[in-house]
Amino acid sequence: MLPSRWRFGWDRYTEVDLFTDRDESNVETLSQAIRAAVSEEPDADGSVQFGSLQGTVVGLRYYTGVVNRGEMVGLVREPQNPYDRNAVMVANVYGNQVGHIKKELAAAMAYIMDKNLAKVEGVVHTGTNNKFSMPVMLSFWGKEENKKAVIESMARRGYKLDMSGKLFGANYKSDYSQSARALASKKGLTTALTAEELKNAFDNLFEGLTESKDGEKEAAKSVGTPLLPHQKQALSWMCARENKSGLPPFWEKRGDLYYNSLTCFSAREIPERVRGGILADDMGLGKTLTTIALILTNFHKGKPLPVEKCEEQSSPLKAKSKPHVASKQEGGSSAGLSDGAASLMQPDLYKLETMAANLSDVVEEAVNSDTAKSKEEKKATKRKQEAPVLLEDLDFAAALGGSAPDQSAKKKKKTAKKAAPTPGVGSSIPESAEDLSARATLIIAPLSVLSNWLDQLEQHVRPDVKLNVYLYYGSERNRSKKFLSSQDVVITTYNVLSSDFGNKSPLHGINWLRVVLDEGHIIRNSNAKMSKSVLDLKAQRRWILSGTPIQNHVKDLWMLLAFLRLKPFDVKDWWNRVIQRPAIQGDRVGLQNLQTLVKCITLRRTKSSEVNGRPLVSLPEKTVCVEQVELSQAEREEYELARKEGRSTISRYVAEETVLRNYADVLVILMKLRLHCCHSDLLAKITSDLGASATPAELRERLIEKLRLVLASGSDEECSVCLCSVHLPVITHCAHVYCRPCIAQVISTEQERARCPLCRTEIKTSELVEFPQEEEEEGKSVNSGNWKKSSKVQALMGNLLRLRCEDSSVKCLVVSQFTRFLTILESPLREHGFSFVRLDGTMTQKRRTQVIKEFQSSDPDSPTIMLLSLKAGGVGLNLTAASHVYLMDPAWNPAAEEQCIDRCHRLGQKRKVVVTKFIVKDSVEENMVKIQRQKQDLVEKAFGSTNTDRKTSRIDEIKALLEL
DNA sequence: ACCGCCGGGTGCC
DNA sequence: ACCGCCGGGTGCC
Repeated sequence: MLPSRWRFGWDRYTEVDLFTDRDESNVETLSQAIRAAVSEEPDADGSVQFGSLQGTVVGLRYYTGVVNRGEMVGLVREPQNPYDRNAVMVANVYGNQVGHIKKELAAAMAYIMDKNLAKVEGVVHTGTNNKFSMPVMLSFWGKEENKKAVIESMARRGYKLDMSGKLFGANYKSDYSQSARALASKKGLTTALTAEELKNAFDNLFEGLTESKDGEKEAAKSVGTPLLPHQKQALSWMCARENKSGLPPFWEKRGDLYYNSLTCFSAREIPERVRGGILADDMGLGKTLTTIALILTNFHKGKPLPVEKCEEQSSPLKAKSKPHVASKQEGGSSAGLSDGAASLMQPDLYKLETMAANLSDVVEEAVNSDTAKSKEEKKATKRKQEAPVLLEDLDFAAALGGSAPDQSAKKKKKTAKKAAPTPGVGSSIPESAEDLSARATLIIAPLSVLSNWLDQLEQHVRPDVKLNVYLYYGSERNRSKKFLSSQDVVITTYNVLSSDFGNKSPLHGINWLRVVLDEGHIIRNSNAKMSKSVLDLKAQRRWILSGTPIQNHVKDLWMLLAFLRLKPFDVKDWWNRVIQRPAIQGDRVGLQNLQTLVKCITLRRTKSSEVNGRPLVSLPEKTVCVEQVELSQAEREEYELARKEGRSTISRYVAEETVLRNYADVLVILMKLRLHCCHSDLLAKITSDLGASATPAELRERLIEKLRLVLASGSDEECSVCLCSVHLPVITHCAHVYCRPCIAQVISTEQERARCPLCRTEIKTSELVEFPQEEEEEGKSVNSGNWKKSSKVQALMGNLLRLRCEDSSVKCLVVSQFTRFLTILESPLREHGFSFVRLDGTMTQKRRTQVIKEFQSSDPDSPTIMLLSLKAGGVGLNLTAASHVYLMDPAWNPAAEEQCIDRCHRLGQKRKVVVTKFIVKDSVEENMVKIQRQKQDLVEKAFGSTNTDRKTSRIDEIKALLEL
């Protein structure tokens, strides 16, 4: 059940060792192990509570993990436990073991947990009156279908699940705290949010994060480009996030202790701060420049990065020497003993915490004089061996102004480890004790923006400054750790990083000063290798740059928090329990918490944000106009024919209630109509898509490839219908090649019962695949002149010609979702002597860069038109040379259009931007536009909903589109 | 003395 | 654990 890497020694001393720091070993922290154990579980979204049960945690005196009243605890199966293979371990939020579930109950739980019938969550809310055991409220969560089995299984062993107070069950907590108010709402004392409010809450999650109390910061001299005010603010904020040691969200200081108001966990040491965050500014506001400025401005101790040719003081670059502070005394227990505190719970929290602190002192002594002394001594000895290194670091930290060094050395050491359980080998330098030898910043970016980083570095770093930048890409890349870690900046892609991962990756062996994830939302799937490889990087500071931090679901946020190591939410269980589930269920306080969390670590401004009453950036005006296109009579006839056909098909699906099953078909019908609006040539080719309902695109690709192979094989393939060499080849889904007219004949004679002449598989006209347009046209377009007009093409050409007369220097983006439409457009453009380039998803990175450079050039002979596929290149492209945008066809997702427009309507744009949307009158396109706004809403409503829900809402949409 | 009773040692899983 | 349990010491009251 548990992953094989769950490997501690079960000797109790070794176990303790887990939490002390075996510096160079492979031992993982418990919280990592927990993370690993839960990572494969389904999301908590769909689970319901089965009931709750009071249980007992025993063996408290053997472990150092402390629990406050009201604190959540984690329950982890321990099948390898030599004393009892049913063992269930109890751990606090930091992953420190607190004890075990009493064996009889553990036996009952083990069955359920191992079978994955339920997840069990614990809250310690009543305190204890002894040092050996304490009660814990357990709540069982799982899929509805397992509920009965769980309840019965527990009942068989004499445990009855309590169903009262089900909604949030064991999540409830003590009074007095902030979380108590959360509790109140969970108990229904405040209302849950309506769906509408919930939607708005998510919408606004990343809004209103603009206020930056950090003022502005000037960039280091080595930054050649003067920063705009909002960029200085961002820089100031980023520096502060990297340098300031404020408390992370939900932590507060209470007396001598640091207390997490959500999980009720408390620690004596200041919780590890997150050095970094999310810069979620809109695209075009200069996230790249700001990041470059950060790299150059904020090296160790807030000093600028020492660079060659800069006459500034040389920062203690490689200075490994650390102040040596005498070691503190050994021994003493680290048991904070808040179980004692809990039994004394009083309304006066401050007093309480003070008492707890004093109590624990007393107990430390008591423990030392305990009969278990010999064991204590063993532990102490064991620790002593490893102590010096860590103590040095810790006291060093204290010397730097960290936490007050008033605890016992042992305690400090352990907590240091807890506070910084950086995964992997040798990564356990407490982050509070800055490792001044780290120099390099690692930037990970999608391939499409790599060149952008290089350009911008070149552009913004002063020419007389030598910044060592290394592009870790390509087969010849230098894999020397020594070399890489001595760079100032190393740039690589997510793909390179993940393909290196697990394969002696040099990038994972380096202590980075900083890791920056560009377009960080890319790593939202936590199961992806890419994400895992990113999580395993060792760094002092971590940043996520993203224009769109949440794209579809709140759960996407988890990965970002895990990357930033925002404790305790880097363990998915805690995230689910404390944030995600309450938020999704519309719990008001849960949402507030989520918002607070996001607010603490995110800076986001939009183009329309204002700072001190002035707009953040002043971009040239943008006008969007819709140009209606009338279809010619012939086009209209074809369109109406297709629409009628589509309508009847979809009506049938609706009547049969099989729309969902035939969803792919439905989309194809709509696609056909949309293509009709553009150019009828697109359509003849798409018919082959209809009916390939499984994975049409894939299947099609495969068949096309097959067809190509058959024809290219040279053997003059003959059609088994006419027995002549194939003319107008098509391939069936069963992968046999015929002449289109021949097989069409077969199908039309046999009608519904048509079968492949070769293999007797059922075939349909709609399933015949032929070469896509481009391939056939390759030869054709050379001596073209015979391209067919379409109303939309003519509308575009009219615009382009008029524009060229008015001002021949204006450059345009011509955007379509259909690359084959772009191909069709090439002919008239060529015919009218336009110089154009093309950018679509099929092009190599190298070619793209080249094309963009060509287009952006101010050379009078440079191309004036770019044919752009809507999805090409993703975000980050800079096409500011263009000031006119022609959107040839409406997109399902209006945001995609916006993004595309933003490629030219962004920083650096000098002209007014004019956007023209071509919409065919009385067509599916018009309805699409009508629906676009609603559609946006639907997507957002689908935040917490299932895929089916989303599709269901789209069915309504589809009906509307076809006016059903 | 093959019991009861007393009191020290001991204690998670 | 101011418990329960175990096992050794002990043995009228």
